[in-house]
Amino acid sequence: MPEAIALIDANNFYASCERVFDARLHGKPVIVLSNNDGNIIARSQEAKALGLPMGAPFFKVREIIERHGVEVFSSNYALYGDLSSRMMDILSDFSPEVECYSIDEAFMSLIDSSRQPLDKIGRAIRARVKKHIGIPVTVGIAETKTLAKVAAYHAKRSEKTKGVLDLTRSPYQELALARTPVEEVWGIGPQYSALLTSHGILSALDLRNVPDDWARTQLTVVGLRTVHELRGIQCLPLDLSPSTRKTVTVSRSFGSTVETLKELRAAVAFYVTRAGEKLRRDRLAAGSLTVFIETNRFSSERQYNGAKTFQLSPMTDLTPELIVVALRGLETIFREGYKYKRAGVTLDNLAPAETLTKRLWDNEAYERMRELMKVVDEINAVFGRDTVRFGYFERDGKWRTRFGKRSPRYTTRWEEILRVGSTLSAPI
DNA sequence: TCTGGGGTCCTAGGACCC
DNA sequence: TCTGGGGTCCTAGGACCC
Repeated sequence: MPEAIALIDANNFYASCERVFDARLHGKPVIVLSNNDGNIIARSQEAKALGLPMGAPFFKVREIIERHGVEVFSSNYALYGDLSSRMMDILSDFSPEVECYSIDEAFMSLIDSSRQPLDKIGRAIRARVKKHIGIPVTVGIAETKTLAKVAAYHAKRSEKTKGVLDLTRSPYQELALARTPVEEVWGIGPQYSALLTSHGILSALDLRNVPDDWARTQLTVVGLRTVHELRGIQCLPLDLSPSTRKTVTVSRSFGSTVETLKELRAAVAFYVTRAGEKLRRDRLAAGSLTVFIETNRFSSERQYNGAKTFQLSPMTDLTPELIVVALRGLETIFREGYKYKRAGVTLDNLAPAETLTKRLWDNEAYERMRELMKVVDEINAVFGRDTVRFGYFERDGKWRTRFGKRSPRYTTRWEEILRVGSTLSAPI
């Protein structure tokens, strides 16, 4: 067990990434949106100060955005992913044990020594990431991951810390816990926090002092682990070799609702294609496939959710086979007369692809198909996505995510966003 | 009036995370 | 008019077995 765990947390990561290449954005409110102009998924500090809530539907906050000249971007995951991996590279200079927890966060072990106090290491990390990547990070240091999260929470909010807070053996640890609202504790979501609040457990300190039995029955073993972690007992070790994924899901809300089976087929084939690519990239094959379609849950229209799961026997990683199954499922769940807003595909029961090299029937055809699939992937890698594609796949349709109408280069002004948006919906 | 017991596997649903 | 997407883990309950 490491002596201490540091959490390195990029501040407002997506918004900060946009700033890396556009110095003009510094000091300005910046937000990043999800697909279809849906929701706010990242905000700069200035945008938070304007009261723009995380996850807020864009259309509900347009007025504020316009009034304050907020800079609006659509997500550029390629950019964020690239900056993220560069950041992780730098972190590995400071510790042999780095867990890349998410695109903008990492846990790492730190060794305490008189020569290098922990907070000094934290400052060095912060300075180097800022200098080399241009992203500001917060560093929280403590005995466990959950406590490191608490440390980072305060490091982010207190000017005095200058972005680094070491709570190991700190006389302030208890004070920090007392000043952490229970809903801010890692692992405590909206449901648990409502439950805890109703029992008078309001802070991380209150939660730390809850009896084990009570935590176990009310919050399951997961919550009990959180309580122990708050006491400084490591229950969540660093995960240095991320295990292979267990599911692959590809789903999107449609740009506009669709009502026909034909359009849903095109959408589903598109999502299956993406799912197949993920599967083969990770050298996995799927043992089951679920296809689902949904109406718009925010609308007052009649609602319908349909889903169908098939076991895949034999397992497969071939897009054409997955498409056939998914479309068969789609036929069984499709109902006439609904306005569909979303569809998706989940691949489950994944196993390494090399375990399914031989098939009992038609093995030769299967082998040829795998070869073909490999070539298709290679061609698409070189010449661009969907250069080669399979039946039912159509590039366009009402269902396609309205995407890129705000490319980072062109949508830094509200007036521009409006114009581009109206151009898209105008009958040209 | 009585209605085994314990183990395992699977699935759906609920909680959480970013 | 416009409300994201992709994951993990745990539990309860049913099916099935001996």
